[in-house]
Amino acid sequence: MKILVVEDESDLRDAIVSNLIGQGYICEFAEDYRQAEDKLLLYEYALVVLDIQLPGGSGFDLLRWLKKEMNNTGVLILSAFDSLDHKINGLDRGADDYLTKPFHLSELNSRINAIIRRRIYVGSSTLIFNEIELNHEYRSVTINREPVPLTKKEYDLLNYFMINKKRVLTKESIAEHLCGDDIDLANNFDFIYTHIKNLRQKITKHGGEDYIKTVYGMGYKMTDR
Amino acid sequence: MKILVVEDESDLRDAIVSNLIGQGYICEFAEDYRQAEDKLLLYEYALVVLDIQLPGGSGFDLLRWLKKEMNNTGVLILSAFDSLDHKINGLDRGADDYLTKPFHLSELNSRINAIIRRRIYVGSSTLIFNEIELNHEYRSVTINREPVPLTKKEYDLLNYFMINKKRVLTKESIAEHLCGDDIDLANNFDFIYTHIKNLRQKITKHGGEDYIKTVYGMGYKMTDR
DNA sequence: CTTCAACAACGAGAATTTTCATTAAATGAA
DNA sequence: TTCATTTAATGAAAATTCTCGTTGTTGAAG
Repeated sequence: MKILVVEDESDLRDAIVSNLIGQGYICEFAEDYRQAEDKLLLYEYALVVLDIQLPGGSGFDLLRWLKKEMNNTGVLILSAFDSLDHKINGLDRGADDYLTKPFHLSELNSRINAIIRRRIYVGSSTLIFNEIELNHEYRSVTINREPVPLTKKEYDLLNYFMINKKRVLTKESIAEHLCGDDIDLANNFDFIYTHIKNLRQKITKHGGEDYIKTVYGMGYKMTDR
Repeated sequence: MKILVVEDESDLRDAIVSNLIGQGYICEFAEDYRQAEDKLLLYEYALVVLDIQLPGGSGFDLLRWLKKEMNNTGVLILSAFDSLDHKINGLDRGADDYLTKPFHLSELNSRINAIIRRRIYVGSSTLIFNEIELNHEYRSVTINREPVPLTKKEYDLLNYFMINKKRVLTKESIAEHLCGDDIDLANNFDFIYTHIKNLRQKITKHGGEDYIKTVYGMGYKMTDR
């Protein structure tokens, strides 16, 4: 799951990109219309953060093209104008959200997370990763069709990995996801180590492969190879 | 702590109001812009549930006025339009949440609870009930100035009682408050008995009076007499 | 005043979550 | 490479939360 940031002002762009990477997203950027188009043709992105005023063309045009070519990509529009007209224009053309500059990065984050969460939960309630299946409706997990008893925290952890497969998840973001509002940011997140260990043990014990790879210094990701 | 429901469709309004009263809230309503304004000038409400399309004026206007005049009141917007623009418009102007009709009452409940919980934690961070003091900033509780070690669930439970002193709280609403979204509605709520017992024991053991009165067949309330 | 049924209190223990101390592994610098 | 440092894994135990069976209470009906 990748995010493309299309923004010509380098300071803002760098801030957004490094912030998103810090959040555990895989993040690329484009500086103008042409670059953005090229990248969008080459890779699949879950979300495009799109500035409206771009060298080489209007962000609205890119949005229209994007929505025609690939409608599985979310779009968050950035604009220097707090014009209702612009806003409606953008949202009518299929953007998922609209943010006026200047904004706080935290605001951007929460909107990005909201878009991605919305896109993820659409579709079926069953997540499948090779022999592992997770069914939200029954809150059940099976490996090779055999049920695996998981505690709530383990279930949530596995779910988080399966939603974000191939993406690196930091201890911090995992803790935030597992504990919701109850998280104590002053504390350390070492208890995640234990949950990871327990989940891995239960998966392998029930005949599953350990797809949870450690990314040293970063976090973990669930992946095949 | 009172909630004002501003909604002109009488069926929906009645449903919301009786539902909220059932939840233990003190609840009033207004049918149009003018009535809403009058009530808001007269009484203090913790939360306004606000329909956007109102006879006599737009809910957005009321929201803007409300946020200018009294910014200690939470606002949850109801709208028949699932328009992102509306949503952003509302949230930008200071609403705390936004719900599109039609919705389940349970959805409304959990959002209302969330807003109220959030608002409670803002503001003055110390709650006092005779010899018992609860300080959010340090997540600490003292009885006669002596610290009392409480677990998170006990702390949240005591907090819930102190926020709602003299009001009867049902097992169900307590469970919902303690467990947030994690609540399993199919289950029974007997574990509340244990938390009540443990909290009472800790309070009396540390020299506090047991203000948590059992209301047979109803629930519990925290009160002096 | 009894009896009954629903509700609440309680203790004990099971399950889960979290902490902690120790060991192992990975990385970058010397 | 080796060393030092940071990061991760692990087992064990502490703390917390939840379940369950038993006992006690309450209020309504007879």
